[in-house]
Amino acid sequence: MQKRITIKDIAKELKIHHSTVSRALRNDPRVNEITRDMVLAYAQKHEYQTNMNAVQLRGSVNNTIALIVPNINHTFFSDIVSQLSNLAYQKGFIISVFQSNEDYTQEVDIVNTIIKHNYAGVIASIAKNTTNSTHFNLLNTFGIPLVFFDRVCGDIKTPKVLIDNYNITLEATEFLIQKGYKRIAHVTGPIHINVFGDRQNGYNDAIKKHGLGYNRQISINQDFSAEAGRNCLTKLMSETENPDAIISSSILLTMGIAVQAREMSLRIPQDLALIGFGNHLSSLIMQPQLTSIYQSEKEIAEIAFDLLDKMINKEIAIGEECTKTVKAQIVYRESC
Amino acid sequence: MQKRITIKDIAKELKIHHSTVSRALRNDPRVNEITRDMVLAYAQKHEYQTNMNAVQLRGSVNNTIALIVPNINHTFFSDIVSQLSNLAYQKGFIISVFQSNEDYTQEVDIVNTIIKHNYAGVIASIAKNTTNSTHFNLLNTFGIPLVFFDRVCGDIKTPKVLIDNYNITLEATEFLIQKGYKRIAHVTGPIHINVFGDRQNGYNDAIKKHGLGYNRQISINQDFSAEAGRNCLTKLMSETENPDAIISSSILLTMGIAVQAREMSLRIPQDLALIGFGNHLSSLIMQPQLTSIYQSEKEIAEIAFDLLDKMINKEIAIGEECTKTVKAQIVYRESC
DNA sequence: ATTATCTTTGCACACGTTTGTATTTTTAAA
DNA sequence: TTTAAAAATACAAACGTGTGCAAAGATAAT
Repeated sequence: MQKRITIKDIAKELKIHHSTVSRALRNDPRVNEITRDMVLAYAQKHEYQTNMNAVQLRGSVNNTIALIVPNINHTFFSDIVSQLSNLAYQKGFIISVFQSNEDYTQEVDIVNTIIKHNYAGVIASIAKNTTNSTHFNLLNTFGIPLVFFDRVCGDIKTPKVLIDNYNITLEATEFLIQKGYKRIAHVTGPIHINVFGDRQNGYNDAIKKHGLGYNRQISINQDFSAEAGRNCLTKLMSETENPDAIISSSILLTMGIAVQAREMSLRIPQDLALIGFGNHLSSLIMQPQLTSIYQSEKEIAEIAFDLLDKMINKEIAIGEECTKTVKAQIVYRESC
Repeated sequence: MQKRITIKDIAKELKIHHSTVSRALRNDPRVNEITRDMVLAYAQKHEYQTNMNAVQLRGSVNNTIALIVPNINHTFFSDIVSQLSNLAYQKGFIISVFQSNEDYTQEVDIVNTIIKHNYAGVIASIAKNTTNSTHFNLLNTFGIPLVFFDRVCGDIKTPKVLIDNYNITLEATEFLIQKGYKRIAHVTGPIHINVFGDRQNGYNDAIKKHGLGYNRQISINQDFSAEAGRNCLTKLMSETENPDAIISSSILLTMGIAVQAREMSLRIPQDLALIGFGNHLSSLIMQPQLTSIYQSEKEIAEIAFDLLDKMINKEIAIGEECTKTVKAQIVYRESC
């Protein structure tokens, strides 16, 4: 284990001033070519690594973008992380991902860490139990660019990338109605979150519009999981009125429902139709293949990164509102 | 947008010395209670946030652990990331995840970023095209704790968490042989990576041991994907001798093979038996359900974190070799 | 040879913290 | 009161880097 060498070590060894070394390393034209090459050679040989803490303390900026997601272990988010990571790298940024674990407290800690370390910018999707947004407001206060996607804080002025959940859920519900289903249930997340609230409104409006008697929603507050999906179907089937179709908000829930349906000998789509959110290979693996609502992770990532990049370059001001909506679409398969 | 207040700002405003403010904020017993409360109140009111760059420059350590994975968008890795994130948080650390995108160049950049920012430690699994390990050696050189898991660099002395790929693949192959399959193919990754190399050896030894004539391996060098899986099966079936069973290294490959098998009207397990690596819900969704090799992500994460924690606490020295092997197990289902 | 211009290097300070040591203030003992 | 001890605060230096400014050295013009 060796001590890291600093700019001053190089200077001392080469008998020049450390400011000259600093300039040489940054290819400043003011330093003589011979001196520069000498410095560069020495630096490389001794594995000099800039101390970013010193650089940033001095005032320059970081090239790391922080990404906050509720759960990395979720196709939708990990797809977006993956896309963003590539986009950022092409532009010279490095993405650092933080997982809030759907937990408000961890989210606050993460945001504080980001502020303390002075990251270049933040792209975030909030945790399920986040209702307070003072921590995110702090980013605005301190001038750190922030872009929300998918799950957003409604009361913060900052660019947001949303998915058109209202219309697509309305459309999906109407599709089921048109197919003749009468008792459509909606399995979703906490409605104080925009994503789930919007879907609920779309669902409700479709049900009302067509005057259906059955209106049944289940909000899952815990983590989305196959287990939760199974319990959900068990519950719905134990009630006096049972659904003949389900719209489900997460791939894990949907798979749980499908597995449980098989165990209860419910045939899909004859006894139970199924529409799921999310774009996962499982939709193709399932038998019958799952009709699902597709939201382009690539498009979301591109727009979000573009907005953040513009904020970093001061083309968009901190605190400026700028909401982009991404269209979703229904991929029709066999489950209804 | 407001300027961040510093310890000196607080000192000036409260007409005391900034060193006193520093001690007050850190609850140093040497500072008067009244003064301390005054400082704390002022700091809270004005949203003081420690400048970590200054703190670290001064010499103290970071509480952020870096995690490097080839691809976040992969159940195995995202499961481990998720587990690690929880474990670390409980111990007061924050996990920051970096994705190498299976790319050596990005991996090098990430490691350099980590060194430059002086992270507390690193847990890593290497990219497919990483053969050189000087960048990881640099971590050792500079005394940054490093733990490898799953895909490791063989020539670095540092703690590693491995999965018993050799034995489990041998066992899986023998299971198929015992079931009467004669032409077993092995679809895997680049064999210079320990994970895939070990599996190949296990497979080969089983085939040899039982004197089977058919020995067919395919190494996929590109990203594992369903598409790659489909192409793989197409290729195998176009050869003069075709497999009657396949062991496949990644859930995406396996699903691709299954989808393609269906399209080619190959019945599973009658025409083609299938064993896949990985612990994914899709295994249950598939019909027939997939027999798969299960490696406990929870266990891997726990051991890896424990090792890193011990390194950070100097209980394990930098550069000490310490390899833990995690047993895998076969979960028998319907696909063979 | 003198002055002017350009090139190259050195000097000193700042960024925000922490910490050993010195200094002041307060309290207790004589 | 004076002195000793204890408590609280102030001072100063350091971490590694970048940059405006001054100084020195080299080259060109007169």
